[in-house]
Amino acid sequence: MIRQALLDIYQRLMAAYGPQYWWPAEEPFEVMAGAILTQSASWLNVEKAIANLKAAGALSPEALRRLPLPVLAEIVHPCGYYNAKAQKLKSLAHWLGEHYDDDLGQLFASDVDFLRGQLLSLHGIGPETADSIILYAAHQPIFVVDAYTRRILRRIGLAPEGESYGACQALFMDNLPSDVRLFNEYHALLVRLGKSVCRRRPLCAQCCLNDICRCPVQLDSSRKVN
DNA sequence: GGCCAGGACACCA
DNA sequence: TGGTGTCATGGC
Repeated sequence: MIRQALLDIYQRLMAAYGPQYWWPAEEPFEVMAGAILTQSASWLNVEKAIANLKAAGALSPEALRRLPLPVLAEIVHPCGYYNAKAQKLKSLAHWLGEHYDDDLGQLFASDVDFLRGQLLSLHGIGPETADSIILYAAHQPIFVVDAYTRRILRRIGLAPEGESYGACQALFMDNLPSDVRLFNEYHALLVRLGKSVCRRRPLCAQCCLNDICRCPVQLDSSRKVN
């Protein structure tokens, strides 16, 4: 029932938008840094910050450790919350060096639950950031839930009670095959659709999910900041 | 000039 | 345990 609905939605999104080929990064550590930098920021601004990191030769744990915090903050300035994000990148870089000798292969070879626990123990890495790293950098099967996912689930009447991160994640993981490629494209497609879904209106007439949109609510409560 | 964007955390009741 | 404030830039 739910499984069929989720697969139907996936097929509609894929037919409408095609494969998204996420994550837009050249190597795993870039995914990790990008996952932190994109927290509550537009990807356009994140791209600028990542370009700055590349230009400064700072897109590696070792380089980040050497960089003075104020300099790093200036480099990631375009994507907002620059002081907080600079500190988060520093914490990640130091942790990778101390515990894994900067060997991402060793980190990513861990069992999913252990890996998730490790990532969540770090300052600045919450559920969505950890799961983005696990799926898009470690290539292990876990479903990423973000504000877009919750908003779309609400529109089509599939949002679990309370819309907690875990409940939304379980909705997908309990009803879909545990497949990295499927989880990868599904989340990317939800983001692709979400970018065109207004917070204040139901799905528009052109939306590929319009015929199953059940949401009478005009206002979105998923966003808490500002 | 206000709204919004691929969150996380500290603090408080 | 849940609600609220803070962190902040840049495009539209």
